[in-house]
Amino acid sequence: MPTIKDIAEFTGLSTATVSRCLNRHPYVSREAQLAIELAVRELGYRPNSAARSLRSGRTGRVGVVVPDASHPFFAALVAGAGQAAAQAGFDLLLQQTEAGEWHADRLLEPVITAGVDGLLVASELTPWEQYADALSEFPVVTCDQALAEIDLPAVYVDHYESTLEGLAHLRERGSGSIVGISSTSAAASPDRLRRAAYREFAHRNPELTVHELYIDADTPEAGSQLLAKLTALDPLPDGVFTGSDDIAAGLLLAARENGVDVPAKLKIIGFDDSPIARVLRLTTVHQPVRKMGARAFTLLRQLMQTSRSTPSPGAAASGPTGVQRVRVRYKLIARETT
Amino acid sequence: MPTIKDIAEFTGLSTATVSRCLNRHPYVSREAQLAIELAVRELGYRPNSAARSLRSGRTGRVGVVVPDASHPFFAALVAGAGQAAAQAGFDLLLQQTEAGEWHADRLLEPVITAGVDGLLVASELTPWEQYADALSEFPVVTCDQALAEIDLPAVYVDHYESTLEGLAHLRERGSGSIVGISSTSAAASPDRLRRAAYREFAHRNPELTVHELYIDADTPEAGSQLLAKLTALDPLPDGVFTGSDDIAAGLLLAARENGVDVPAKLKIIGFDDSPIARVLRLTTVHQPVRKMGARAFTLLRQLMQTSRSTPSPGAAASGPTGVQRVRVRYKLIARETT
DNA sequence: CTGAAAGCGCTTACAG
DNA sequence: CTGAAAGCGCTTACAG
Repeated sequence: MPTIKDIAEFTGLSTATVSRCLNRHPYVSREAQLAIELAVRELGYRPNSAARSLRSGRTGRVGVVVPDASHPFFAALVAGAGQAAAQAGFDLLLQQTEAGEWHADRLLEPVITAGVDGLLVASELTPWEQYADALSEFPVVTCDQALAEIDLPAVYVDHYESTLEGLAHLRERGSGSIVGISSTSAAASPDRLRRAAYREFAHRNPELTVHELYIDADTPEAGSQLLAKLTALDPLPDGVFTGSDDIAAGLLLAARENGVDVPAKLKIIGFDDSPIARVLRLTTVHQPVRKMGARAFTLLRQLMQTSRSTPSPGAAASGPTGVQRVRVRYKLIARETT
Repeated sequence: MPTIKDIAEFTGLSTATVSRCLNRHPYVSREAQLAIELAVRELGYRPNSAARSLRSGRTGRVGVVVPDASHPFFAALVAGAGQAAAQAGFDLLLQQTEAGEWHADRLLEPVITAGVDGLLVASELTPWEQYADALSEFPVVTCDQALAEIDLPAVYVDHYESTLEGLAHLRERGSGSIVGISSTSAAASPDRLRRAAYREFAHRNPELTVHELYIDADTPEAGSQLLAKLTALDPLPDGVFTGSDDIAAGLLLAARENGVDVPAKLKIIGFDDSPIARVLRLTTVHQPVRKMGARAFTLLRQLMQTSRSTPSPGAAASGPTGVQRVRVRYKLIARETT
């Protein structure tokens, strides 16, 4: 592979000039530039990114940490972040935490060792204090984490408010006995906020019955099995906030198969507005996931830039209160299941 | 950040010994090892990946090139490859080609410049000869590409055979007028193979009517709109090979809404066996996508290893005929739409 | 088993 | 506008 030295010899210039030209510094003569461009094409030169990183201290990479890149939510998040990153000239280093055999408190170790300028984290960091060391070295942005507990820059949808809105929608459509679903694996932070919303809603609406039901998988199959549990409840529920399009889809189809009239006898709300929700005409809560990914990258880029410039003495210290949080607008979409 | 030199000073050893210890070379005394391990923990040392790459010539990274990481097929492919890569100690550099403003013949430029030891390519490389230069430098494995035309290592499902099998299944279930769908954007190579299969099937079964229909998007919405086109055909089709679960899903739901009995009056086959196919009980062709991603990485790793060792003079040159191709088994899953 | 030393390919003050 | 030179943090023959 040709190096910058080869370009220098080929053109009769010094490596310094070649480097400047390649990095679009000002003060490179037109002749030099043309000669160098020719040499680059002629020799098939490509800069060595390792050498560049070693010297400059930057990698041009950002890490994206998700539980599983094949889950529709995280897939869209990664796609959005990746597109924004590419536009800004950054590469995306993808790390999945779910399948790995990493210790729970070492989730970020591999991606940090690999070398990145910043980090986008959508995986749950619990307890997040254990990550304080690692995270103090990097610009980092969290996506969709439990915000009350984490003091880091974040891009998120308010799962507490959106759940309350979904429940209110069920009430307005006439549901009197409402069930709120959440995951048995209490880890996921949206679930914690949803549970809090279920209780608050019950508290605010004492005339309604509000049940909570736990489910062990976020899949259509689990949604189908939910129907039996629902019919065992007293009074019989007539509204369900599932927190998941997949669960809602499974439940809807099971209900239809068993002759339960949706929405007349049972109203169902999903979450995310994934393709399946559109196909089945599910009422759901839309999240602009790709946009969230892109926004998360934009915020991260901003942090990377400010962290590189030495903080001026007069500037306010970016203490725990100075953290940036971007709340993304969700939207309840009423379709045919409520 | 502490460097290897700090560890050397802290322990009183040389950087050479520290490096050997860190890289698990043999011939490091037990005492040295313990002292170094202590120092690493004490100082919070982390190797600098750029320096390591620059020196060793390896990056520990593989590039994954897909059109769009949020598409279920590519998402699963990336997830499978990422998991396999992580287990082998490699990081994944993700690049999406669809959203970028790259020139068609420069799809691989960014990821190559970023520095990788090998490449997994699922995006269409047309015309692939233009990539010959870039690809001659790297171990590369293609995923699901048009094989007849590309002379590169590959992991793929046979879209020609699987389409023929799907069409035969429609015939066996009683369809006499069959429609094969393909994309108007002729770029996607599976589509080319499917069209060839449609024609071959028509040729083999002169007693049947075989129509071809083009569709401009791989979405449920496009599938819904398909119904009108279908009913305009003469004779009225009673079997559709869609080549996509999303299209099949849209078509199925549109049919139901319009009182078309599926499967009695219209039989539908999807492709992929994505979650939506399971929920809707679609007959479809299952592809083990995650496994394909993992297998592609395994093959790539093998190529990376052999390309690093100097080929012995006696060994046969790995000419165009020596390329490895892994055909992955698909499976027709008959559910309730045929 | 260990150390001194070269060098991977770049970038960047410094001095013209 | 340009060049000579130092050095980023490692790894690896080479010589003990």
